Amino acid sequence: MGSTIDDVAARAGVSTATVSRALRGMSNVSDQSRRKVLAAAEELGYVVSPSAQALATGRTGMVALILPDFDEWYPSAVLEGAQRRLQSKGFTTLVHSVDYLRGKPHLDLDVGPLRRRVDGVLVISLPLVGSEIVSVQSLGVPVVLVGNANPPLASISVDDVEIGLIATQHLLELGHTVIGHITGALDEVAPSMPAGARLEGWRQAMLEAGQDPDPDLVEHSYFDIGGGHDAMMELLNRRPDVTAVFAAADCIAAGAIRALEERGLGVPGDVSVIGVDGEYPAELLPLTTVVQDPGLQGRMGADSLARMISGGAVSGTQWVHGSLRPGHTTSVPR
Amino acid sequence: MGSTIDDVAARAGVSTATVSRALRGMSNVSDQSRRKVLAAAEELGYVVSPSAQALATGRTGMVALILPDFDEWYPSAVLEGAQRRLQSKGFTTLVHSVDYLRGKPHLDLDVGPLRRRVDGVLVISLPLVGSEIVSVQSLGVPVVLVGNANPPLASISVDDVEIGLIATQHLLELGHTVIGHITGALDEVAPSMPAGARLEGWRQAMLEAGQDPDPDLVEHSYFDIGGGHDAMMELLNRRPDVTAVFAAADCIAAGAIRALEERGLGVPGDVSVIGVDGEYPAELLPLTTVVQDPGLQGRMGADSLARMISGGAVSGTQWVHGSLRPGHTTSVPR
DNA sequence: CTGTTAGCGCTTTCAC
DNA sequence: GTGAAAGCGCTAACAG
Repeated sequence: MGSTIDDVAARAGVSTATVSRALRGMSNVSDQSRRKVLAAAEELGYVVSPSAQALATGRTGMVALILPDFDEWYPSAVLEGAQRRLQSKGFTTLVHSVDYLRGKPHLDLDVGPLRRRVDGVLVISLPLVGSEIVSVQSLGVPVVLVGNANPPLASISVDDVEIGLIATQHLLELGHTVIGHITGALDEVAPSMPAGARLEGWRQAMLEAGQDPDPDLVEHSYFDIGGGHDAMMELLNRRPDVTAVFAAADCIAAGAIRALEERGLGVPGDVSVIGVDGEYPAELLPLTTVVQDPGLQGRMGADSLARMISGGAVSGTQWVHGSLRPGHTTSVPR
Repeated sequence: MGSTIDDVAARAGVSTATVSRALRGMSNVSDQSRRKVLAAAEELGYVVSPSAQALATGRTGMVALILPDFDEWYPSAVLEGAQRRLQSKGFTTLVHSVDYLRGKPHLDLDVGPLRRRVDGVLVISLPLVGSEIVSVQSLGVPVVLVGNANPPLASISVDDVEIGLIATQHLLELGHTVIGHITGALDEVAPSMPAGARLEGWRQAMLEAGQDPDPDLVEHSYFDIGGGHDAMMELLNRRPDVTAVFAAADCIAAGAIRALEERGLGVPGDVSVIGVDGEYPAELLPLTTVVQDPGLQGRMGADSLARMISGGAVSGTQWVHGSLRPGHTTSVPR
């Protein structure tokens, strides 16, 4: 414990340079030397000092994962996938959380603690604005985004327009025509953000089916159960004729279902509800939903980042597809 | 970007030693020098190199969080609390995941990547056995456990015996006498593990109330909805006379409720069910449960670890208390 | 193939 | 108070 490269060199009877080469598996070392070095290192329980190595090479072997919340479904699932993949590739992962508050236009993203500390950065589920992108890029290392496409940057994102299409088309195919949509809050419906893209998918599907994507059918909501509940109430007040609702997230759908029940409306008997994500186990809430795979997105992000760190070039956005998971909350209209 | 301490020294017209002292707020620096240094550093956008600093001081400013799953409720909530607290204390947090497989006796905890890299370790929700403790301690840095008490080591743990008492006493007070208990799998009921302690709480409460803690009333289950479902079915087969069930976790309780409904039994009309954790929002499942606060436990762990890193001594286990959160799944027996 | 020798950027005695 | 200089442990030319 605490032995240095000099100890190993002395014990193996070679120079430190040879130890360094042997340990890193470089080719220009004789088998005999290599064997001696490996044995000596083993006996001494030697491990290189990451600090010294980083100081000498300029590479730290660490990547930062920047994310808003660990205990929200999407970011934590992406984190899981990305962290494990990076760990298995030999990277040490370092997490950095930022406060992402509703309605607050800019997040206080302080990358100071990451400076000179990481070889790359994975930004998870954070819609960066211009100045924040500049700040992250000022670290001078490769950056990959997961969960938000942002054209010039390498990113992994689910195809949210497609998700909106899938969900809405499912309801249309069942025979619904008056299909409401509960989307995100007003500051979350930019076309580049998930909620905005899902809204666009709803609109396209309605138009393609010859239905009217009446703005009256769209309600805004926070991404949580309470928000979905309140939005559904509003929607019912304005359009009591809806027979189906496409909620932009499962938690919104859960709240909507609750509101419908409070109003004495059965799901799916009176109103069908479909969500997005696959957040809840079917045993808990048998929701019909369009599932996405956040773990996969995390792994893809990790792969892209690793490639960029080793000098490869990675092009724009890689799109991931969602797919319909049937549940018991949608049916033909009554 | 990329400026070193020498650049700052040159620009400020002082030696590197003075820059180092000034930047770290040491007292033996004249106000004038300090001002010049601070200005120069600011202008150059200078940040110390963590690697160089670590190499020179032996301290890295990083702590490792070791945990099994990010997307399970408890560990991810502890992670959230601990990470934020450590970050605000100026530590960089590094996460290290280990595979914790059901039934597998030992987890392959490889601390190699952490060696010489961290100033301390927080182990979250991982029941370490002897050899694993040795391995973690071989890192030569302070260690704090969260979620499992392990006497010689500093740890934060919820008082699970008390939780078992609270839950069972709630049912007893409602008038139930035949109270079943669904605990963890057979390899999870050691007294030092959460499930084992909660089981002990049930037993004590039953005895104190003059009821028989008949082993027939205890069923084993995996900590998930499916496990709770199957265990409840078994329990009903063996003891159709139960009027109340204390489930060792909310997910087990959710499965149990589902099983009861399948058998045509109403909750709480025919059978009362109480869980532990506070995992589900009440809007999703209005479960009566004994809540614990994992975020708090994470923050406490972070505080203890920080204290130990700065040389303080921290004694054994700090106990955290759970509390009853009333829901709509318990009532007086029919 | 292998050893020597500069650094990498910072902290820390030890003198002044 | 301040500076000079010796490391911290490793890598990367550069000779041989």
